[in-house]
Amino acid sequence: MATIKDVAKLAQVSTATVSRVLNGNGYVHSETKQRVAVAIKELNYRPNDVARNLFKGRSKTIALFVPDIMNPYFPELARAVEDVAQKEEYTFILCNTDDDLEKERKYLEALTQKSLDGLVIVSSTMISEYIKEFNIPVVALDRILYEGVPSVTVNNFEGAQEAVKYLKEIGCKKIAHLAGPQDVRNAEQRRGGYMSEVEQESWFQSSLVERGGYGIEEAMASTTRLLKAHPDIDGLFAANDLMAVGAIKACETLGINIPDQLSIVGFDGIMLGKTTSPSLTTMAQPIYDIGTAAVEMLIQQIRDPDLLIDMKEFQVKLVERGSTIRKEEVT
Amino acid sequence: MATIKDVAKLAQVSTATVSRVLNGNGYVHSETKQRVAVAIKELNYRPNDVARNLFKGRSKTIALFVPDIMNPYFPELARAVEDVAQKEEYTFILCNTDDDLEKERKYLEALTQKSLDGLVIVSSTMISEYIKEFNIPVVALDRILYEGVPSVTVNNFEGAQEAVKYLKEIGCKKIAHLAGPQDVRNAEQRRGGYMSEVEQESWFQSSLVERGGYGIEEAMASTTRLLKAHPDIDGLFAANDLMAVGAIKACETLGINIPDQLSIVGFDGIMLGKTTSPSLTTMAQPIYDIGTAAVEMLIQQIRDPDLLIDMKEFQVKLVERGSTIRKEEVT
DNA sequence: TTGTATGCGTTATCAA
DNA sequence: TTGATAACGCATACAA
Repeated sequence: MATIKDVAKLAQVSTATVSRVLNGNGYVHSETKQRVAVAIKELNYRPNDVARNLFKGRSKTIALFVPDIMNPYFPELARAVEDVAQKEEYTFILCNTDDDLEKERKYLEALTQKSLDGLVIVSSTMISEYIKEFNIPVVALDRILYEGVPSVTVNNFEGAQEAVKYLKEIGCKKIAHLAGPQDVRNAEQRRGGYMSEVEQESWFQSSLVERGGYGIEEAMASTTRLLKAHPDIDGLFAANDLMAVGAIKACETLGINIPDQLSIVGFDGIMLGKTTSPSLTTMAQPIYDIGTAAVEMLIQQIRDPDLLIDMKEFQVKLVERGSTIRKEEVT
Repeated sequence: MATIKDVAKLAQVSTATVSRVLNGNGYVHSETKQRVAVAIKELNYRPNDVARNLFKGRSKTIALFVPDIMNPYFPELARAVEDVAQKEEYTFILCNTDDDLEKERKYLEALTQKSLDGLVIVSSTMISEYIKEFNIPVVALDRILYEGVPSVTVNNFEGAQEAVKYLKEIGCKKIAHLAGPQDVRNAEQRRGGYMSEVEQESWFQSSLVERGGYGIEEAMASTTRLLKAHPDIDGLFAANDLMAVGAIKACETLGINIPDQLSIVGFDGIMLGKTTSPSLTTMAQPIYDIGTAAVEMLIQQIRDPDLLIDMKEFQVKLVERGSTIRKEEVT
């Protein structure tokens, strides 16, 4: 690989001049600029970013921490983050944390040593000490970390309310909830939204809420339990789409027809919901936009660290598909 | 951030000694080693990887090029690559190329400037000149690039044969094929496997092969066309699972019962196939293992560039699910 | 066993 | 308008 020295020699100038041409800094005679340009082309010279980064103390690199890229919510997010990074000429590092604090710490440490510029993070475990210790711009995504960290989220509470309202409106008389993990903030908010809509209802009992992990298998088991205990449930709001898909699969096994016997609404709007039978009605997040917004916010933070903390909240939107149906009015 | 100088000063030694302690090189008295260790801990010192990389001319970083992480085949692959990278203390960069040569070139250029150590690539477009120009260890994955590039693939041809044989064996009398894009090597191989099994059959016509992109929507259209032209098809082999899912959706719309009227077999073994109704019978690739093998091969190449070119081929495996059924024998 | 000095490839400061 | 040089933080060759 040619270095700046080679270019300087060939163009018969100093490395300083070459650097000036490269970065468009300072004055340089248009004629010598030409000579340098020619030399650069001639040698197919590309500046060494590592040397540049060493000098500047930054790397033009950002990372995304997700629990697991195999969870179908995250690829779209990752794609969004990568697209913006690419456009802004940042390198994009992907880290699977498995929601394991120890792993998160390790990554933070390794990346700090590489002069990571900033971090978009989806985490339920990360703690404020670490963020402070490594002193790096962070934007939290999907889940708020804690006060003082900029974040991009959705209106989980209101979205859940809307889902339940919708189920009521199409005629459901007894609506259950598959709640997500207790330690995941957004899951709790969604449960809150559900509760606020059903607590006052005469038919409500706390056993209509079944708690479990954000996964298909667990949700299948939960759904089966739920329907055994309450065979008369005619509406189900799942805390995310994966759980909703699990519910659909469980009903298939149990011989319960969806949507005729049971209407199901999910949350997230992942693609998976389009391919199930029936396809899944859901409170869809603008996942790509969320990812985009998060990186843009992060890059602003990087450019101006004194920027005030911003919290952006997107709105979820009901997408009606085959897993719900409007009941005929009893006249 | 503390530097090696700070440590040296605190431990009252030279930076060289600190470096020796850090890297376990050369001789250093156990007592001074202690002092240095204490100073390191005291200052919470972490070596600056950028400086290290500048000196060494490598970055302990690898990248993965995929067409699009939103295609459900790739997250599992990415996860595998990242896991190994993490274990081997490599940083992992993810690049979405959209199978766009220009984008691939841009990434290659940017990453070369960052002293990227190696590259795992899934591509139908990449050309040999670029790889040679940037002169970086590469392992091709899923699709062979061209001679001379180490690769990890599966037995596409034989796998496709096996899929068709299986359809015959369960009693299918007229088997169609949804072929993938012409410019994707593995799609062509799978089509070849199908052809070799059906060409001699009396019922075969070339119009039983419908070509299209590797996506759900296109496959829905193709399937509809196919079934309009040949209503008596009772077996369908799709070049990948996404297309197979498209076929299932199309049949749902057309009112064709799967598997009773039509048995469908996909290829890849992505998770999506588990959640459709019926769930998808497929020739499953050991996706995670493939990813793992590719990075391991890459890291070997990095460690020893003179290593001979290796080509690893994994075997696909039939996974029977709900989209196929054994026909009753006519006695 | 340890220290000095140099270089990795840039950029920025200061003189000229 | 240009060049010489120090500095970024580290690792190594060579001396001691």
